[in-house]
Amino acid sequence: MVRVRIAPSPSGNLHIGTARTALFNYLFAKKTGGEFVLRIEDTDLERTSQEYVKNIFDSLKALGLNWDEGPDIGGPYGPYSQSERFNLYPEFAKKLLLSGFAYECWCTPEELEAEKELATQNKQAYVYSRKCIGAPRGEGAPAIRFNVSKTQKAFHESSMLTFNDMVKGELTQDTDLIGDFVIMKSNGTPTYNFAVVVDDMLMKISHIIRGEDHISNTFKQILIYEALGEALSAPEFVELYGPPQPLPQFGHLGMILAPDRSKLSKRHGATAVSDFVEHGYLTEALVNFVALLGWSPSDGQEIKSVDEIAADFRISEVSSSNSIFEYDKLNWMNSQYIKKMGIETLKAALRPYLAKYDLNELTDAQYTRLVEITREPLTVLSDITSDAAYFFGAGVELEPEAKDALNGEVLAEFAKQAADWDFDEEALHEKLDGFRAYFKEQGVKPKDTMWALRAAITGRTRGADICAVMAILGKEKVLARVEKAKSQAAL
RNA sequence: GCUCCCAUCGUCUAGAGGCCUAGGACAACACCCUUUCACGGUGUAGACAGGGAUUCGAAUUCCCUUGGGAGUACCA
Repeated sequence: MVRVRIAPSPSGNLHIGTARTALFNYLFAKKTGGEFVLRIEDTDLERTSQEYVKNIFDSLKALGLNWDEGPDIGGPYGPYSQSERFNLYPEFAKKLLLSGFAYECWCTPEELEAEKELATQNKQAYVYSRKCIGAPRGEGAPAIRFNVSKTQKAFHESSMLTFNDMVKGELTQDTDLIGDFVIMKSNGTPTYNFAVVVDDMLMKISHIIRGEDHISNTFKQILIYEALGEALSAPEFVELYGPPQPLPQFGHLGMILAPDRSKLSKRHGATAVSDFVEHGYLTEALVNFVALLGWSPSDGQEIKSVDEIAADFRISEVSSSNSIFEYDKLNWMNSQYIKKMGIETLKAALRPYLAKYDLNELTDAQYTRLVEITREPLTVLSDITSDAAYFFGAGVELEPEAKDALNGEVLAEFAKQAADWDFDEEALHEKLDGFRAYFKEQGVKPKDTMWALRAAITGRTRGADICAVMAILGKEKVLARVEKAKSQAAL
């Protein structure tokens, strides 16, 4: 049974990079008919907040990445928050202590610092001196360190540790360079590498797909798996947790980088899924875009739903290099999704971005028409805020280019004629056809005629179909605006 | 510093020795459509980081250089 997991740490809102990792795990699970587990890694109580936990839940759900087991819905291998699993880790650490794959360490931060200092002076890689192996008890509570070389020797012929990565192929590391790392802090809490292995083991995770920033952790974790395997074979553990699982398969994804090739961070703008959503990006577009970072469809059709992507997904085909997060394609994709949206859905989605205006000025039919005629150029939903500004309020402020486009004669004639017109969109179309033709004979280009009207009515030189705009605004407002613009044109 | 990973148009990528005078998408530019913007349509420009080696033949294999990224905590 394929079981994958995403294990975010709630020290911030769900990062777009984490979302991509979640997506690839989800795709892999869907493709293979496996299960997708959500685990919250809130071991670091200092930085953890419930608000972030909620943000992670909400963002994942919004993206359509629903989990089969997790802190909120439970499951057979819970609890799914590490903070509720604190009692688990010491017993496994004890097993390691007993089997000699781990040992207690009383070194002080100062001693450790001195060792590191020395290593950098000698231009050597820092490796813990292991001086606590077999040492007498020291002061205070000890940390527990993992005995890397002992484990390596017990399970491998040389110091070289190799595994076959699902995306990168064979990866090798000399374990002599790893150094005995801490698995239990002196305060009794587990370190990341230890907690992850214990959790993944007990949760029967079969495939671990994550960012390549974890490659060095993977070597450590494989060693822990091996050392723990024996302990897990003990009858009392089998009874509690079932038979030990084989070592999971690992797959490491390239990272998502900012356009300057550095880590994607706040100073580059939006980083959290919720930031993108606030700016008016559709989660469908977001998920589609992020899937294309490292993966490409076999049929060349890039706009695809998560389900379609899952059907076509193969982890071994995922690119192993980093990719840069550029907005151009995301923007295009978002606009494509906006175009495909149902009108009612779009009307609802746009409402928050129209909050500064009084939507009661419009009937529902008028609002529908407004959305129909303004949706075309939207790249993000928030564009509507400025694009639809001239539909609300009594008058408009003329932009400089709009002032240039005004034409006193055209406006005067319009005011005269339109007073008798029926402000129905169809009717306006016809009337304006004639109006343009009339001025064309006077030597005014149809384009300029329309421009003058648009400028007077909307204050802008660009925008939605002007007949539809007039119909929505109604005769009274249109004539008032034209009247006001007429005086400005005369100046 | 040390260790590991990566390297095709500006960006995302196709490409698993001859199908490649390197294909697609976004962006750019031009033209068409048009009452503006936009949409849409049609085109143009644009890349195998460099050097060796293997081979009849290399974007594809190997090595070196260069460049970029990551890790190097009693953070996760």
